[in-house]
Amino acid sequence: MVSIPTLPNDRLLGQAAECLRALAHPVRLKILFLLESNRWTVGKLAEACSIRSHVASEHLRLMQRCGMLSVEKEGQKTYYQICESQVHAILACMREKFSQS
Amino acid sequence: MVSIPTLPNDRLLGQAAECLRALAHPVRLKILFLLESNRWTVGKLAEACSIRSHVASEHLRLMQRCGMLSVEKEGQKTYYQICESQVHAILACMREKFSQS
DNA sequence: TGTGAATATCGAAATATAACGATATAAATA
DNA sequence: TATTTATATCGTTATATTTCGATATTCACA
Repeated sequence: MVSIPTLPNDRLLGQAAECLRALAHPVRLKILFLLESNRWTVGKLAEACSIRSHVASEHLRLMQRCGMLSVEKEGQKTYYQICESQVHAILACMREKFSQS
Repeated sequence: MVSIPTLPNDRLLGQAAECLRALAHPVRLKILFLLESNRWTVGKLAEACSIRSHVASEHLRLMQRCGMLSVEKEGQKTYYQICESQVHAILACMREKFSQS
């Protein structure tokens, strides 16, 4: 029994590309690296990335809609966190390729 | 000695985002899955992806410029292949998330 | 040398994405 | 209840990406 690597069909390729597009932005990548070990609020992420909070909010919503982030509302604050193991794997991959030297 | 996960600097985040953008397209992903186990020519890839060969050529050039593909010219034909381990890791990741069910 | 096949490149048009200011909502608190 | 704080959404503009036809290049071979 030899395993033949199957090609994902077109619909799945489209979904996979959409997920990768959600990662493929410098600010969104930075947000994900910050979220690697902890949940963060929109405001703190915006501050850490030197962007306005409504821009952070849009980036976060985009990643949430792809299923990679989950949300916890507590009072006025909204905490985002990574909820997909593949995101961690890809961050590790990027760290490996782009480690500061 | 506790290891503190460092954040890649802005220049590296930009480079990482650029690499991910190069993956984040349905046709380019399909090309990469085809290249997973073998090198292919431009024409064969175009045929397998139902696109014109000059379009395939542009997608391939884009990925080559990011350093993920290498080229071997043999006569009239140009063979492309994956030359970066991280590409394989990301394809495995995508396969894991989007396996046909 | 001339012709065809394979690949690459170019500029223009079509499309998608990002960023912005303005505004809305919702919770905390004065 | 009025105000402030945190977050989200909307429509527009700016920018980047993708696709296309046309054309160029490079090699094989008659």
